Amino acid sequence: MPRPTKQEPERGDARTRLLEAARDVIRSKGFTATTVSDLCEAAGVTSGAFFHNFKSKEAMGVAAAEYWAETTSEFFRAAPYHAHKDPLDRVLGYIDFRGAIIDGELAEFTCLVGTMAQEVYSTHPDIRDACAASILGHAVTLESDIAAAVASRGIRADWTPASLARHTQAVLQGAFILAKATGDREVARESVDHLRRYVELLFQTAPSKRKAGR
Amino acid sequence: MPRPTKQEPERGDARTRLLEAARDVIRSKGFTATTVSDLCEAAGVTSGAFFHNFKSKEAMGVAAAEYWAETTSEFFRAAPYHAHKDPLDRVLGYIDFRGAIIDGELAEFTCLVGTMAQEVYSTHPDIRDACAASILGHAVTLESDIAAAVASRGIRADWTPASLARHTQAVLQGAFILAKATGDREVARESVDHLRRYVELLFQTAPSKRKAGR
DNA sequence: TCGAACATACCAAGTGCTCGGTATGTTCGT
DNA sequence: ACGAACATACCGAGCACTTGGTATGTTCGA
Repeated sequence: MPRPTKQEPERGDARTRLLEAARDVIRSKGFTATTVSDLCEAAGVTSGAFFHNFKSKEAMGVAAAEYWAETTSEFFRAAPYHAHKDPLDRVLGYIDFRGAIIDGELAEFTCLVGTMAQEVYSTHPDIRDACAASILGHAVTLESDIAAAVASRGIRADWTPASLARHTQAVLQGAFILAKATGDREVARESVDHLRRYVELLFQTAPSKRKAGR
Repeated sequence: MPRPTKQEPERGDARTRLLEAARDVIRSKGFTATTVSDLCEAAGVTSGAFFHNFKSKEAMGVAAAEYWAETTSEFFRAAPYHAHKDPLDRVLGYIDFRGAIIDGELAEFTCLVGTMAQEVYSTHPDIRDACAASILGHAVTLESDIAAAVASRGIRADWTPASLARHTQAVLQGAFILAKATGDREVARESVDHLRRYVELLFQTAPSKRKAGR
């Protein structure tokens, strides 16, 4: 459904340029403060092109969340941490990877769908649902590695792999908020470090093997 | 609900009513989507009263963040978890308390300053700074109990009490985002449970030994 | 004690401008 | 020649904010 047009036409497609502009501008200014002409200007198109591709600003927000879900899932699928043999190493590798990509400007590493969901959860239910699908869909991709780690370590957990997967997303979203409030990336990295330590402690059955991270 | 703080005889009632309206409406619609007339209607005053008390909508946002910082700090100071003798029990009691007040409507338990900071961090630096002061000021109140718990348990931590205090706030902010995205309070409580387990694990490490590498 | 002068707190009715959205024109591949 | 993909021009609603006014103190000299 997010591919109304046939194959992949020429690049520089107005719709794609608008979605990329939305990804960048909304992460900086938020959805409501971002005007349609902001996006048209950033994409180099006119408002005619905008309303030709999206029936409303709200519909564009839904499409932007879906575009975000597609591009980020591809991004994480190609990430190197999947190569680890040990499932726990893959989980920790994911967390390390999330910490490593906290770099550059705030609007470059923060999460579009987390930002939008927070802002429009009560005013634009369609956008909220698309954001929830993106966040939870990403969390689900972590569950199998977590479950495999539980099995391989033989630990008895009073938590579910799904809830830990969602918790990782909560920590990241919260870390982004603190980074935005303070203007400091380091506080976000600190929280990711605490998250890594939490996962280490969860899977540390006997105090025997100690792994030096990062 | 938080106490209305002290009485300021010189200040009119309209200002406080507007700040309380801001607290409620902005947590639901966000700062940008909240119009001045939204707030005037909710407070039962006219726009003349609004701009008599605040020189601009942005200035009202700063005042709302400061009002939030005042009322919540009073709210938490009066909370029961401070009664515990053991500092670790106070820390865990704080986390349990945060989990317990996740109840009712989303806009009733989520954080005003976290919402605003996320939305306006780049467009309204004054609001962002007021939000950061509120969040970090609250985090600081946890540091002494955390530090006392580290001392009383005699653990050797490779993290600072300040960073753990900030991490608790990150987890809460992230939990609120997931709750807003999914419309389900339970996912927020799950993350608070994970946070509690993390703190438990941090302080239940083996009595002595455990020489930290690195 | 009184009242003129001033200050505060709020109201009601705008003002100019920006916003999301529309109506219509133009290009172009097929 | 016909529709898809845009561009151009424009609109009405709603926005933050202003203006002018009123009611209620408060001050202070005579």
